[in-house]
Amino acid sequence: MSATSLLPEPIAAEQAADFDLESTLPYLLNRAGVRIGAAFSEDIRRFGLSLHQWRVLACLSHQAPQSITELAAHTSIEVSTLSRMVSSLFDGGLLARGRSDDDARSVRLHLTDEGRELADHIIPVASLYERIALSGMSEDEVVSLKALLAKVYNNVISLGPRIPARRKSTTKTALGHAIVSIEKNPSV
Amino acid sequence: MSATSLLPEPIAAEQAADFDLESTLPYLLNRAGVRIGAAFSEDIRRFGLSLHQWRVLACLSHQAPQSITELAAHTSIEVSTLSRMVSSLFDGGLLARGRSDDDARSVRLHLTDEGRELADHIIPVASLYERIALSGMSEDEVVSLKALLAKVYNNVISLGPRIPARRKSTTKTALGHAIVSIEKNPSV
DNA sequence: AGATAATGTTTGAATATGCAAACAACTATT
DNA sequence: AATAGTTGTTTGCATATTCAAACATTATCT
Repeated sequence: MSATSLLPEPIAAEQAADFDLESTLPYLLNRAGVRIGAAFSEDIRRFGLSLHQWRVLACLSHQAPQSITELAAHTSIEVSTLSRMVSSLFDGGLLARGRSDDDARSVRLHLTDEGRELADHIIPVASLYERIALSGMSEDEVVSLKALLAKVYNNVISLGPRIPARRKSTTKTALGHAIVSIEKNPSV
Repeated sequence: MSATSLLPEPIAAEQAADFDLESTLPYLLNRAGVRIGAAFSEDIRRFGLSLHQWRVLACLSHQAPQSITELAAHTSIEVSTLSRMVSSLFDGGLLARGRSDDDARSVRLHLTDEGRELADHIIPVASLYERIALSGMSEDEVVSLKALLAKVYNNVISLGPRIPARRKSTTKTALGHAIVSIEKNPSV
């Protein structure tokens, strides 16, 4: 395969002219996501929770115990951010932490009764916003949308080092990986 | 319509148990969005641009001039954030600003030659990531995905005060609006 | 026109975030 | 079992983001 067809460095000005940010997938994703997030976030402010904090609680509500690293993988929140957030939720009495038996580094997190109760109050609010976001769609469309979003995620998950490894290894640019993963992806 | 079916305050614990954050739309959106964003963002760091900065350039590249408020609407970035960002892009020589003739408050922003050239370099990179994200999908699926995302956006756009109005008017909680907009939404 | 409200932008200050470095505990290799 | 490398978490610090308040300009209302 010739590199020129994939490496985008030089560019035809014509292509640039009709590039429309707003019809771009990352942008559509971001726009919808930000908007829902902002509305929901504002709504649950009355519970004293930020969107990120809510995601942590919801995540632990569904599966516990989890370590910070696991939470990072499931919520797409940075580990260092999580570390601090967990501390504040702990201080607020919403979650408890203990060390694992088999791995003394790992923190085992789970909701307290208070935390679970709060989560149970917010869950229906989250469901409401979900219904709003999906209103006017058929069941099929909803299923299809979610499936396609999952597919998008799988297509890009191998790219940039999110929850990054220590800088050491070979490939630094994502492009190499990227191109490979185009061929690689069967359907998932 | 009875309010009880919509207002979620009290909750059945059973419902809470099977609530799965990760199959939730806001979460799926966020996860996919964050991931693409992180990968792309890391890639274009070599151009010295953040994701937000890129969006501003891309947006102006597609339509100019625009005011800060317009940019906010198009990019989903906060006005105050934009104000500072525009200043730094201006300092970097990537965009120019002038005041409008008919409204001396409004700032008219457009790319400089340098800014446009930079945008033209990055556009193909953006296209590449788009292709990666959409790989393995049929044309129909892509079209459908984008249409559904647009629909989601339209469903929630009327909710929370993003680019908020001055606190003054009636409805403060989004819920009131929300419920209305469920009925209201015909299809788009 | 004069007063009051609304709109577009900027800025101060508290907070959140991301990156890199530091630790701490575990694994693998020899 | 000593060494080197990994992995899980925390923390320092620079930067980014947010909310509210301040300004400046334009609209509206009487």
